[in-house]
Amino acid sequence: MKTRSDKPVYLQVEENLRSDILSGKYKKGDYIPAEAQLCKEYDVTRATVRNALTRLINDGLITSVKGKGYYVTLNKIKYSVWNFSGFTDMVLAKGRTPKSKVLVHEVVQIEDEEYLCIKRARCIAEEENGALTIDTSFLPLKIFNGIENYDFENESLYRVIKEDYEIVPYEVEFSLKPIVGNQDTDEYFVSEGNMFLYLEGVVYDKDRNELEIVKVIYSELIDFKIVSSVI
Amino acid sequence: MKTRSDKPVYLQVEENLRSDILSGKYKKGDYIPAEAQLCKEYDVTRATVRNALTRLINDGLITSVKGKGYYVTLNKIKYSVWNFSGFTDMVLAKGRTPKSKVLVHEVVQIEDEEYLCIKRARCIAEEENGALTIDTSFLPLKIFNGIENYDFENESLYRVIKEDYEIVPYEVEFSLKPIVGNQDTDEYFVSEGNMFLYLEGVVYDKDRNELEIVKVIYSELIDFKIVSSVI
DNA sequence: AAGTGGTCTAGACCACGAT
DNA sequence: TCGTGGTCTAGACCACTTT
Repeated sequence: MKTRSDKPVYLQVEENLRSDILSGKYKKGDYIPAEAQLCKEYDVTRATVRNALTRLINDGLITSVKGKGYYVTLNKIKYSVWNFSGFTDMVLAKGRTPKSKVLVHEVVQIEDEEYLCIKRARCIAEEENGALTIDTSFLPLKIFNGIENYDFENESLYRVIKEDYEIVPYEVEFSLKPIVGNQDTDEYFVSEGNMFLYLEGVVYDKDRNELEIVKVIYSELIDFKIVSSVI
Repeated sequence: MKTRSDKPVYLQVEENLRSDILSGKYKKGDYIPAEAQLCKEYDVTRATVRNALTRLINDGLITSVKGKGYYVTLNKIKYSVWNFSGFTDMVLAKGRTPKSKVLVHEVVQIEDEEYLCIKRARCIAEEENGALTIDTSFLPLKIFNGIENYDFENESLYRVIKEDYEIVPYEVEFSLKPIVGNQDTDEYFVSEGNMFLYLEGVVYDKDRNELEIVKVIYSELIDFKIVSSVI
């Protein structure tokens, strides 16, 4: 096929399959099209297709069975505290008012790319429990040109992204781990312990462009809950 | 070369390089022989050598740099759990063998209900890294009558549920938080820190009957990942 | 017998790093 | 310029599963 894109073909195959799996076109347990079929579809050789498939295997999205094919192993998430429309919607849904305190707002350079870095302590206006999360976002200026001029003390980041830039987040990849508290948590969380849940990840658009790098520290006031299908 | 062994050549190349790295023949930071060199050495094509090298990259032993070569990193192998797929699936997807040590196997009573409680330290047969997770499951005997008579040291709990009881899990609801280590983690994890990711949840069938209560402690060798579409 | 993934050959052109 | 890994082609034979 060879589109205009300069991206390697195997990445395009991988991304298409990844989207099809995440979107639910292929559900857990389903067999995806066979190698030969994918070769025809994309007009490439087996080596190229297998490169894509191997990457999906290593990411745990599919598993191969000799003589049968590749079936989907990824569970689909139905609900998560990370509700993807952001903290603002989550709080509004509870009938409360979200409030943010901007701790950092600056343009930084990471590997020859300029990003707006925003760190915010986020809480509920009606409650005096301290912050619920401390979020740090890195937004590439080449995509969000001029975003450094917004005041995110009074603006929802996701509203700006969706409405002003008309960019739609499509897919997220996160990793979770426990961390010890730091200066920020000491200052903004009302916490008994000194151990927190830490989330780090990337938000992508439909073409798997990186839209945002996120880092979130959750206070113990948040129940980090996820509902997932296992079929 | 093609020795008597029926093992694929790429596995032999991989194992030789792995030994050379682990034995210290190639130290951290060293460049290992180039692809072309390895091709000559083993008398195989690049595709075969690259298969071996890719596996070593995925295991964290080496890193590739375009135009330079492959150098030794000796990072600890991390295993990824994606969206809470089971332990068995995760290990099998990596081409390894799951192994369990049963720590507790007893019938307990919770609120007038009898449950089989199984606690297992779970690891990978091929590795000597200690356990990766410590799982505790509570299975209601009114649904899984007689399940207390299985030996889960050698049986997959998931297989028994699906095949012998013909019960299909449909949905899982869980929450995550950080915990400090305990006697079990001290004994079964090979860990530097004393903080772990803890998952607690319930597995339901299609009619929302409780099938299983799960509690899992993840060692720091586990990378807990979440992938999801946003829409 | 037909279809599937697993392994492997023998090339090719490219972008990048060292020289 | 030359060596390196990154991508890709166009085949081959095998073992396994399904029909």
